[in-house]
Formats: sequence, structure tokens, C-alpha cells
Amino acid sequence: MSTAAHRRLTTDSWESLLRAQVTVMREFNKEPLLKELGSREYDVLFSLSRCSSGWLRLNELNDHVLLTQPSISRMVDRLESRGLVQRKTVEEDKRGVLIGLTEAGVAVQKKVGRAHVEHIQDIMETALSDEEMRTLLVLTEKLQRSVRGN
Amino acid sequence: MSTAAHRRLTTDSWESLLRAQVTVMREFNKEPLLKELGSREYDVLFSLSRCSSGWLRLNELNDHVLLTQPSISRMVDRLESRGLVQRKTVEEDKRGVLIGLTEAGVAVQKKVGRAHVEHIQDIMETALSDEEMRTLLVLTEKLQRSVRGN
DNA sequence: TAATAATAGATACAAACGCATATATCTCAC
DNA sequence: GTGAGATATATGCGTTTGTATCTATTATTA
Repeated sequence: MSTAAHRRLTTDSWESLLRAQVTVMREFNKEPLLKELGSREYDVLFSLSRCSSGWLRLNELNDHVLLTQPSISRMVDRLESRGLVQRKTVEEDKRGVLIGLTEAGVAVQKKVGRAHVEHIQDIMETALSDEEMRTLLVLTEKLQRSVRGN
Repeated sequence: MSTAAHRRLTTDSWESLLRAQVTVMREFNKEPLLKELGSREYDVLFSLSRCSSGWLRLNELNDHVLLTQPSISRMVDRLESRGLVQRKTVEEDKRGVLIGLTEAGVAVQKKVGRAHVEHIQDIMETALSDEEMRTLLVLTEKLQRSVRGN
């Protein structure tokens, strides 16, 4: 199928997803705690706090954050010099680097994370019912899987 | 309601929305035509092409793109010097500026836009059914309205 | 209406970004 | 094992970004 109405639906649904992300993100950026960290930097700390082993390769971090590899590399530099993350060479592949949170990094992530979660609750709960959030979760996960699978 | 499961659902649904946007956006950035324009610059041309009067105030542009006011101001500088947009002073408020596409800007937006739409079709159609896209559209619009309404 | 505050946009400057490329290590064919 | 290509990360450099601030114009209030 490829009618005008169908094309319209397809682009509109993507447009709306994008705008929703921009709108909510702009709201998050008002969070005062993010002033001392930046939302992308928080994203890195968050990713590290979530992974099972506690360590991620640089290129794995790259999958989560919308930045180029060199930018992430230098961002890790900065976070490292602030004592929030640490680098560790990988035994089985000496080209690679593992990134992990320091104790200070864990603390900062938790502090900012708590405020962030409250903010998310606030926004999402006001906007959507549980059932709607469940549906949104299913659809966006499906979208992700489909793109990654290409 | 504020159980652990509920908090989890709330943050997960936002996380997934964010990741889906990052994943799809990364895919879009592969589009060769965007090399000569940048996805945020395209976003500006697109916004101008969509508005009914053909002209937007700088601060209105700012609502659409995730950039600060000074960044947009300078981005318009660049697009202007490339002959893609034009500035016009507002009669009823001489502080303000109206931004509009030039003929060349319209042409470029259409050219890049066509490729972009095809790319969107490709990604969204593979991932979701029409019914699912409709649902996604409804939910993300609801989310936007709720946030803006604050 | 004069004085004060608020708003729209532009500019200076340091920090952060992307592109191209360098370096180091690994993989695989021969 | 040795050389060619692939992969992981780092670095040089010009461009773009955000924060703070400035100018110009409009709104407010006394």
C-alpha cells in the first residue's frame, strides 16, 4: 500500500515521535541538577549504572548516546578527569577500553538520577495512563528492534 | 499509585521512547543528502516549509528545534548567507524578525525532503503496521500536548 | 509621560562537536 | 609466521554549540 493517506500517516507518526522527544527533553533540561552535568553526560553515567557487569566498551556507550565515537572518547576524558568514571584496558583485546563508574560517579548518578526519575514520573503520569505507557513501550521497542535488525 | 512496578513502567516507557528516537535518528544521519545540510538545518527548512504563512519568528523556530536561541540565530545567519532563507523585520514589533525560505531554500528542502520521506517510509513501514502507527501518533501527540499545557 | 521592567534577537567567548586521520592491536589468507 | 586489511580508540583542526551579556524595542506603572 502506498496511498497519499498512508504516506501521510507514516511521516506524521515519526514527526510526532520526534517532536515528543524534543518537547520532553527541553522540559528535562530545565532540571537544575543537570546544570553541573549535562544531559548527555548523565546519559553516559546512567548507561554505565545500568549494565550488568558495571563496565562498558567505548563503542557500546556509542550505541546508547547520539554522539560520534571521537566525541564520546573526549567526553569520557572529561568525566575521567572529574573523577566520575575510570578507564581499564581489556585483557582479551588490548585495542579496547572498558569504562566504569567510580564511587563518586555512582554517587552523582544516583543523586541526579533520583531527581530525573521524579521528573519523568511527573511528566509521563500526567500525560498517559498505565495502559497507554505499556502500549508506547511496546511500540517503541518494536521500532528499535526493527531498525537494529537491519 | 506509586508501586515499584509502576515507577518501572513509567521510566521504561520514556527510556524506550528516547532510545527509539536515537536509534532512528542515527539511521537517518546516514542519508547522503544530509551531508550538505545537517539534520538540524534540515529541521529548520522543514519547519519553515510547513507553516501556513511561510514565515516564522525566530522564537517559534526555537520551539521546534532542540537548540538554544543564540544557536538558532547563528544557524539562520549561515542559512541566509547560503541563500536558503531570508530575514524580514516585523512591522508590528520591530524587535522581532520573520524567517522564510527563499526559492533556493524551497528547492533544497524539497529535494532533501523527498529522500528523507522515503527513508522514513522504509523504516516505519518495516517496523509497524498502520494501526500501530496510528496508535503511536495518538500517544506521542497526547504526550506533547500534556507537556506544552504545563 | 517618564522611569522601569520585560521581551526579541544578536554577539563575545570558551567549551564541545564532527570529520578526517593517526596509532595500536587483532584477524586472516597465504 | 608475515603482510594486508579490519577494528578499537585517540588526536588535530575547523565549525557549531551553550552561557552570559548586550542592544533595541515594547509593555507597564506610577
